[in-house]
Amino acid sequence: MRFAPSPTGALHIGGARTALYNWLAARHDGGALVLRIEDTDRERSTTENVEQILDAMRWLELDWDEGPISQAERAERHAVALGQLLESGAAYRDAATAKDVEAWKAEHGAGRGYRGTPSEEPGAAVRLRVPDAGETVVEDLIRGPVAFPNVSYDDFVIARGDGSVLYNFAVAVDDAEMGITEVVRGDDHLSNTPKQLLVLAALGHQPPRYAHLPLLHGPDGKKLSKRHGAASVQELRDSGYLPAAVRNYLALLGWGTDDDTTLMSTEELVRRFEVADVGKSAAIFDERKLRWLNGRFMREMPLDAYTEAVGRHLGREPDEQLRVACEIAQEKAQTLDEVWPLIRFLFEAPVDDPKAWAKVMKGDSGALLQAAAEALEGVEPFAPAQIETGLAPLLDRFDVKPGRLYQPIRVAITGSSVSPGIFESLAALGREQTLDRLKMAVERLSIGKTDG
RNA sequence: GCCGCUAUCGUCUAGGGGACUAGGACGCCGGAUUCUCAGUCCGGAAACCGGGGUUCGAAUCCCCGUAGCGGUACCA
Repeated sequence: MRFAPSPTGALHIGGARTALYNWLAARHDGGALVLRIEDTDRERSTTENVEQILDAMRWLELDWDEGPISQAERAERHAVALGQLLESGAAYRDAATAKDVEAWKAEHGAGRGYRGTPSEEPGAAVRLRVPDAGETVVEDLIRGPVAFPNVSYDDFVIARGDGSVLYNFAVAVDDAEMGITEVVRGDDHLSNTPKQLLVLAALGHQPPRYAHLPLLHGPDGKKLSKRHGAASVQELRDSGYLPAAVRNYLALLGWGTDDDTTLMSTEELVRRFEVADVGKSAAIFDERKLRWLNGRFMREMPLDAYTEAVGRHLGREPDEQLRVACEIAQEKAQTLDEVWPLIRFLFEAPVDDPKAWAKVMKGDSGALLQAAAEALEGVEPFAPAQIETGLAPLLDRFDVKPGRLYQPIRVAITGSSVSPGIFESLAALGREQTLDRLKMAVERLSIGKTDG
């Protein structure tokens, strides 16, 4: 099998899914996966673009058995195959330009493919002879047989005037010579396939089996692009998604199990994946479901792995302090991005959120916080259960609902009205910091009172 | 224009002639969990593109239409 992206920039989600399906199929069947870079278009094929693809593959943890192979570096092999076709008469040189072809079509009707005339002119492009009669049938693993009338295809160009070959020719030659037996690629290649089949036949090669995956669209039903949010693998990474969750989600986009299983480890994906089971219709990328899936994976991670992932995402050492922070945040975050706002109070001073302050700091809040600080002073050990036991009596003493006590404490120590569980948060912060922040809040409240 | 693909809840899908008063998941709405948010649990609303056939019977098969998408480059 092969994954053969063209290096046009960051690897898109559609490309990532194609890579994943190839990888799953190869691992499922014990096949080998070749990574081939389709870089015959020199202008777009920069080393940075190639590196982006490799980077995305590595992050997704999709490995390959051969390559990366540069298609451009196989130019000699392409030249040999081209010579063979010229020799046999299956291909010929034609001086016609794009304009000439257009004119020819205007004359012969839109339903007829262009047929050229051999020319000795230097710089003439090489075209493949396409028969007028009959049809070329693609035996697609997903769609079944798809027939294309030969007459609707031009004698298409397989090599430029300078001898460099074009995509549909290079792909056919490479797939055959690399021993690719199963080509899994996007649906946008379906109508290219007859051309490749024609090249293969002219060369006397046995064609591989093809499977064309339905395309991926954005939430608006249009083809996926940058304006659809996280549309590339690197954007997914930056948004704080886990590779395993992305693999699971992407696998489900266009493929499903017959028993409604949604959450699957990569091992299970490999075990159950069949290319033939892939659906036929285009799917829309829905980030909300990815978020949910990601949250499931995040919560199921062992704490050490979780701490390491968070550390890598934040660019922090996965030390004991971060580990403690992760422990209280793990059940609440759906993405790696959501962790920091929950734990930042453990690393920095409380954030300044006037809205939160105004909302919970009223009436007897000052007295409540003062009493809380006093109660906390004697709590031993300074752990969640003991903290709760120490604070609970205040509820009766002041005759208030839990929210009236805990929300001011939360805002006092984190600055925000949203945080992990209050007892866990205080324990993680430590007695000293907790008391400091409580006292600062009491002070701030009393100053406010004098002013008002 | 021409060639081709596709069409089940808002989204991802199950379904391959009777098991369908169409199942699951995300999202949404309501309730519970008497510290926020999140999570979790429970409940709910929500779909077979339209029209013809075939058949005793069609979401499932065929045809037409419509819509969306892809291809139609000396791009990949």
